[in-house]
Amino acid sequence: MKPYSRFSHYGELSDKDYFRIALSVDLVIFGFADGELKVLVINCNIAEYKGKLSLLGDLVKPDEDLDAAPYRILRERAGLSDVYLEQVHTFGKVDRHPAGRVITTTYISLVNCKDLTIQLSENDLHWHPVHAIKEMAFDHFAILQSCLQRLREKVEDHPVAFNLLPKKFSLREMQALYEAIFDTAFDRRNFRKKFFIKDWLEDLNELEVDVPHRPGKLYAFKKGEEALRV
Amino acid sequence: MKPYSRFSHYGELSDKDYFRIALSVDLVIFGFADGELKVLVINCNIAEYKGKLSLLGDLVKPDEDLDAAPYRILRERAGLSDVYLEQVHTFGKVDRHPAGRVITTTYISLVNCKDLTIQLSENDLHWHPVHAIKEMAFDHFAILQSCLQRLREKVEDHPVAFNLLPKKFSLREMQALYEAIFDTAFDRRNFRKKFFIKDWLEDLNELEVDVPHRPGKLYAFKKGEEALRV
DNA sequence: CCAAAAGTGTTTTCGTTACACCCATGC
DNA sequence: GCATGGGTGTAACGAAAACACTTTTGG
Repeated sequence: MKPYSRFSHYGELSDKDYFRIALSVDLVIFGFADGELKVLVINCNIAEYKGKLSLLGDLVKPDEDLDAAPYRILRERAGLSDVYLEQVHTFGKVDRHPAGRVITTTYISLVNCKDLTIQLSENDLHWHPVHAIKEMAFDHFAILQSCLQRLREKVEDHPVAFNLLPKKFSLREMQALYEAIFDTAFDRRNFRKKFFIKDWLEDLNELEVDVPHRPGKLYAFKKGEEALRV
Repeated sequence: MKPYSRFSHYGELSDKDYFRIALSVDLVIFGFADGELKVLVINCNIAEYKGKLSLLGDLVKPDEDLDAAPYRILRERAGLSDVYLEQVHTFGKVDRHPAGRVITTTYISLVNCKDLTIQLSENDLHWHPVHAIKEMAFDHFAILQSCLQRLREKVEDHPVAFNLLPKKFSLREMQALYEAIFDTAFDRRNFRKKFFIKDWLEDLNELEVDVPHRPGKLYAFKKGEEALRV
């Protein structure tokens, strides 16, 4: 290592002492289906947490940028690319991981459930309703709660919830999504008004098809409103 | 290491490959003096960034919790304890640090300048006006900007700016602080009204002394409004 | 008495909420 | 024609912004 004096303990302790940490990322991947906010989870197969839900995560590779890891995991484990990602928090207690000193950086991802190209199974990777989860393996329940909180703050002011919907969607779907995120019902007229004022939507001049009622107009997210990437 | 199957690359790569990262923290320590928002910085002594400003930071010790490191640095390097800290973002590009794979977690700290018990000097540790800084060493300018942004969002809704003031303060000082943070002037009557509605203040029934004008009332932060710690 | 800042209310504007009726489509 | 959701406007309310004069103290 090059000599480097910004840090106070150089000289006292060697490389061996400091360069011994592993870095992981844990992903809170939100989706929207059946009128519910979902999170992509796996059933934990560690003895200590047998049967509990766990987030998708992996170690960051030695030659991989931190922000690249969540994209790789989404690609490898869920077959997803071009997704919304946002870093939320880094957890670094010495004893937080059974395998050694592993610090983990958590990310929120917002995806359209239908884009998943990996086969789901009840025991491995699957979507679980967020509001039904009361406990998880490791510290993942706390991570989920803080990410849900962050999601709520984010979608109030930033046009990111679109990532949870198909490219074309009706205002009813949009409202159902917001109601799922906030676990509350909203007034339809006020919701539409507030949403149009934000000017995030492009009117496609198309109508829903195959709905058993009067079809609603379809909209798309106005591109360029917000960067998609971390 | 215990066998651990949540991560995908176990078996392919050994401990040596993964447990080789160092973790540092960088602190954006805000203060308020002379009507200006300041940040505690050091002059960089690395050849590449000679003369540029750098944030206070250090490696996290092998047996130290991530959240404990910023407290230690504040204690050791600035003689400060019992301070407000908030984690902001983790930077982890492979090549972000000249000394090897070092990822860094950034924290905001809010302190009362007068509480510093360490001797300051122009070339080493010193307060620098935030709004006068146009560049810094490493990626520290970007870090400062994102922390300033976070500070602005935070003080709108949360009673944390008090940490930048003495225990007793006048509303004029409070307003001057907010004006320094947002780099904008506010209407005095509206500022007071909004502030009283928030109900963060305790009226001490005391007046300023030694001011060359009509003394204002002194207030203190109502304890219990918000947790102080990370 | 002058300078400097403290203290104080009202009006206007704007965004938010609450609320009800007719319309288009599928069955 | 009935069920389902689509689409629309207005009144009341509350928060935020604009705005000026009198008071208190020190010098």
